Amino acid sequence: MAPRKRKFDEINKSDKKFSERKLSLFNKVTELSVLCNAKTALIIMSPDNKLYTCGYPNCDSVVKQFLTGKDMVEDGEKKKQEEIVETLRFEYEAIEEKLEEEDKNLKAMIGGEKKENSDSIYPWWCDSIDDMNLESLEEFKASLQNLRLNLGSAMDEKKLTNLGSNLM
Amino acid sequence: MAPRKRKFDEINKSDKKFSERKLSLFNKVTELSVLCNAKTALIIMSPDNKLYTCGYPNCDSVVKQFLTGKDMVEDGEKKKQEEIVETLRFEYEAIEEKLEEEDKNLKAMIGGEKKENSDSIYPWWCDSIDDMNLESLEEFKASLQNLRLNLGSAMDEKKLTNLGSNLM
DNA sequence: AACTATTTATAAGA
DNA sequence: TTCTTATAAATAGTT
Repeated sequence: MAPRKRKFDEINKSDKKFSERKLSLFNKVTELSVLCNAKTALIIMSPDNKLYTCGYPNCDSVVKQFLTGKDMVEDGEKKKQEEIVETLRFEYEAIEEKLEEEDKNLKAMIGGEKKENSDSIYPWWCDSIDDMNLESLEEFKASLQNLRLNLGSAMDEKKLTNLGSNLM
Repeated sequence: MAPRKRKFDEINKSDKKFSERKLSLFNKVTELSVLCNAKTALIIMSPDNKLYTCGYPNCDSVVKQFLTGKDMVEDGEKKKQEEIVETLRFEYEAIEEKLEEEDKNLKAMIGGEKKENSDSIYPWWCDSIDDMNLESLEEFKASLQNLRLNLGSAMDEKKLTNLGSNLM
């Protein structure tokens, strides 16, 4: 986590590190929520008092439940949200599978080319296959990441005041 | 994050994954808090409704601040906590430095031995140096990890009800 | 913003 | 369960 040493004076010089950590933290929280079906709430206040939240089913309901010790999410709503997360899981899995397939294809292709060394026995149009695969690979990667980044906020009904927070 | 594919049916079979993710999430949150001086609160409810919390300066004060939009930590207390975190930063840095040094020493020593190949020109007691370094290395590593794991809870005044949660 | 090197996180299997 | 291993993500420093 700390590949190279850094002086502590430098830490707060840029909020780049903060934003990066916050982003990956949000991803981690969302992952835990979706993959383990856990309810989560993460509240982060930057040194300059900007507020960022994240949670499943939503930050506020979990906070409420934390405060009262009771489940504040009504049964109907809960059921609906479980369906949503189930759908999202399938999406997640589907994208992951496709990504893996594409990755495998790409690697096989690269491996195949290596064996042929310099002169390829394939016609010119084969050259574009790698690009195509790379493209779709990147596309899937982006989809996956986008899905992950938006899981928490997408499911959130956003009906609660976030006290002037701009998410990330 | 998902090095190998796993069936979603398997996900909830064991809570091992949940615990591991929760633990590293707590570490991440604590890291963000300490390194970026951000106030944080993380609430996790496992599928079987066990509650786990983590935060700086403490989970509850951040939750309160989130709910009210006001800083509930009194100035005096806030100042005290800033001093504490400052101290902890120095500790953190010191341990990190020592760890790095030890690591460098160890690597240098291992590298040196490699050059000598099989027969070492060093007397027998040099053999134990690696062990010693490994030992202190592990010690420092443990200290560092312990520090990180306990930062949040150590600073927490734990005066609030955690609703039956056992931290990790 | 992108790149690189290193460390950490984590899934699967022994 | 704990350890190992392989792969991917996180991240500090640099350009």
